[in-house]
Amino acid sequence: MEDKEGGNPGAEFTSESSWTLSGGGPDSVSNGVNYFFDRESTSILSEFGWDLPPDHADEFGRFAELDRTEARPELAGNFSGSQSCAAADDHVARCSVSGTASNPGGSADVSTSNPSVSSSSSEDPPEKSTGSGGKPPEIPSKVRKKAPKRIRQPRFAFMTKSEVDHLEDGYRWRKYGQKAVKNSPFPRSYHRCTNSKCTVKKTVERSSEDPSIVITTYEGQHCHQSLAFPRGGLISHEAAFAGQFTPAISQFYHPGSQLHGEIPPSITQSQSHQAAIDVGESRSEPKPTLEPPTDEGLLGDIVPPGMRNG
DNA sequence: CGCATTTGACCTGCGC
DNA sequence: GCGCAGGTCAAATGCG
Repeated sequence: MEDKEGGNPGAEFTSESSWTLSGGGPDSVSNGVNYFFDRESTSILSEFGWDLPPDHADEFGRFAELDRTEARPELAGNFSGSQSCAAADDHVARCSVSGTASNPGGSADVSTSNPSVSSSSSEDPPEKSTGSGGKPPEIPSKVRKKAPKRIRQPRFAFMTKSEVDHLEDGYRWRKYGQKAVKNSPFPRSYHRCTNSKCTVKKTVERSSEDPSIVITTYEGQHCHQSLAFPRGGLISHEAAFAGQFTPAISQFYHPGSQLHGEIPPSITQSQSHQAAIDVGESRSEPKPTLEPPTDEGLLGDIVPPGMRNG
């Protein structure tokens, strides 16, 4: 109802399995994710032409990126040993989360370095279906329908400094569960996009290390448009990352090496703010090479033209 | 009345 | 094989 169908059919993920990250610290998000966020809050969004509500601007003033170390060894080394939400330097704090790689063997990822390979994962049978998806239930009382095998889609996490748990991202979500998280006083809530055709899910939880940080993890890609666009001031850039621009993120950071090195100066130093995290890599990454960001910079990669100011 | 949230039960994968 | 933790389902409940 609220959504318009046919958002961006062009890019879609199918079955990406896993997040493989080694070196993460223990924290809320599982599956291996590394978060990096700039502690200086500026308006990267406005820089990109996003009109963010004043009150949200601060909330989203952190930028983070997460990647799979597996795909980027150089980063892995850089991340290893990091604890969740620990300040790494003047500007950047980092959080790493250890995770369970769905592919113990190792390489489910592919990403930056080998785009072509990544696609393979889509065809592979979903390795691990967390949740419900396996054998037929013989539940006496509650009748549970068993979904086929759940396909793990790419996930992206955002770390946002905010007092409110549920940040407006332009989409409508229905909460379908909540669970206490081990080693964390804060519960994790599970949400699903209200659009019946959309399979995007997201989990929201607070960092046990820093309660002021909300970790939002998106899984999947919206098959429709958000309720509002950034320039309208209603949506947060989160929406943009929420499954729509994922592949671009890693690409953007791609050059490999240290995170800092990858972030354009304009962003790295004082403008990066939000926390975007690419977790699952997207096999859909079309470009084998990373061209230096154009003047559009990050926005050009992650924000579709239609979502920009212009 | 319809939809969203709450909440306990259930399922699955993983580690020991 | 067992227990734990994460993730999901669905009935119950609340709210507009």
